[in-house]
Amino acid sequence: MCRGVDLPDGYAKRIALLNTTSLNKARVIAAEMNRIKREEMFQAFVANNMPLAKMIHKREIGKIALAMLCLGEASKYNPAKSRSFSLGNSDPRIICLFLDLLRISFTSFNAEKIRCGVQCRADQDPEELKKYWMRITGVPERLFYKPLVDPRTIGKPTRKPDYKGVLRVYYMNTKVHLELESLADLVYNQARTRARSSSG
DNA sequence: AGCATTATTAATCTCACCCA
DNA sequence: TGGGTGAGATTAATAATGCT
Repeated sequence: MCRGVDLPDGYAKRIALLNTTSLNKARVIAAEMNRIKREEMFQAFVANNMPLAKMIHKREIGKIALAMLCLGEASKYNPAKSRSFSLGNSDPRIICLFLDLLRISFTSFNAEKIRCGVQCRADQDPEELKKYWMRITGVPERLFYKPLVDPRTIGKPTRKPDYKGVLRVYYMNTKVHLELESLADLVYNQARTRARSSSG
């Protein structure tokens, strides 16, 4: 109807302004809605999975979790090579999980069988790092090996300012090591056969 | 075997460079 | 101007060794 009709001076500008301002308002509202949706999603995660998470206190559940953690992160049993059961990581949560799950899963757990070793770079203070990891793990100083400095890092600055090195935690109990590897294998086989028979 | 220490390597990151 | 890339550096991990 209005095609071809010239708008008076300034109208086009005013309409454009109106469009952008209302669009900006809409965007603010949309962003807020997205934020709320996202928050609700995370609240639902917590509500739905909290009972599951609490099962970690069950010895059996803890043992599966530990077996899976070790399958991915821990040393493998190989008497011809390394004879120790250990797990190393720079993430304190992984270290704490390892120790906590050992405590949960084995009534025979003996804290005196723990050993710790800090691995770090040449320009770091090993004693400082040892204190950090002692605080994280609660393992006393007498159970720490002497820190291991990577010789390749001499003369090269550390880039990550909050890098606390790697803590390697040993648990001096071969039987526990073997049991966890056996369980990991059993879990693996169960998962495989289930997955095959239900999808195959 | 058990424990302590040291060596090596796998995995990941960084950064310069290229190109669309 | 930002993604892809690959060599070399760095970080994170496991293997190996030595001693009792």
